[in-house]
Amino acid sequence: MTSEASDERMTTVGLLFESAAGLRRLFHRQAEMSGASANQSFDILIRLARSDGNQLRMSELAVQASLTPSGLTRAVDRLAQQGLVSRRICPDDRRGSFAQLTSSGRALMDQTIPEHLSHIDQVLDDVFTPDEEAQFSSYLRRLRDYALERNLAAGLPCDESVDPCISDI
Amino acid sequence: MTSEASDERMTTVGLLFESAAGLRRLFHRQAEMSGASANQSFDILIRLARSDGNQLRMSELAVQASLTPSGLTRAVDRLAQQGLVSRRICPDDRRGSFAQLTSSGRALMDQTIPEHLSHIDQVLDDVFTPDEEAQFSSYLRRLRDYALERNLAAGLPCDESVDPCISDI
DNA sequence: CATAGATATTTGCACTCGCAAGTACTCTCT
DNA sequence: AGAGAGTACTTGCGAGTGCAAATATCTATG
Repeated sequence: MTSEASDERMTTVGLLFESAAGLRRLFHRQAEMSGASANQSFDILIRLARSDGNQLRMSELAVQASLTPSGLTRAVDRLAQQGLVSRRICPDDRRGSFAQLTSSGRALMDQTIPEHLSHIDQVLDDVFTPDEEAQFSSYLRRLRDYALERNLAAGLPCDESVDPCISDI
Repeated sequence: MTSEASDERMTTVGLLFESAAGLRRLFHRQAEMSGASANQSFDILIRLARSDGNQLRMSELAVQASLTPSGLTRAVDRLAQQGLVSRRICPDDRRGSFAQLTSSGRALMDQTIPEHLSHIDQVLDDVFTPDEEAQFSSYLRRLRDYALERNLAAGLPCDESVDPCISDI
């Protein structure tokens, strides 16, 4: 019914989804065990912590966190309610706003990121050699860029100005 | 604050999540455009379609679809309500049940899977050479198995009988 | 065989997310 | 300047998911 080759390719895509889901669960549990709140929105906090001035435009953050604008609004609402993030209106464009880590959010990340990094180190050390890891990462980047481009192309009927320089994590 | 190496590794993990999310969105849109219902539960239907007798134990299906047992119950409920899947009590163990494709579900998949496969073909052809694809797939498999094992180990305090032969996709 | 402890699955409840519509602001063209 | 189109973000609402507790069934042990 389905050719051998297509079977393998379907499996490859399945493996991608399973890997991502598996690692997400793993990190989620680990973050839970080590103190701090283990929201899905951890991702958002990390990206803010790694940005200039600990702030990012909402739309930029939405793309990076793989959320829709609406999903991001709610997520930032929750983080703001916890006092970890605050909104700052963008002076250049009053439609837009920045999400910015509060000092309390910054403190939380200072405490949490090292733990998270050590969890990541452990996984990658266990699974890959350094060379393999670099190779794997470059494959992922290609795939990510491709998916991003195709999704943008679908959203905006014919906008050619795809920014190729979406910042990483 | 964070070392260069750790930075890259964090990026790698971020890329994994973004790739998975990006492809999921892409396939979701494509499935939507070509007729059939584009539920997230498409994944479940595919796995059933590729199993012996078009049926799978609920618990097995939950692992394969990266859902919790409770999440799977609801998902199968919905599919059953649409007439695509039915429940069959397991004769050997009356606690358990099988989810099985109905003839209508089978028909839907016969019609839908080829389209899905062609979408996958297009992505992989565009992004990878055959060799790279094989390499990438083997990396993903290692990562998936690792995450699965570690998550199981966490769930069952000290059960060593981890089945290494979880079927693919 | 009776009972305690595991296992497979299902519900109650709360939370998160996406889509479509709404609001506020900016840009363009005349 | 002013109308119209486009952009950035926010809400109403419905749908999917996980966690914890409940239910039904199996299994091991005395």
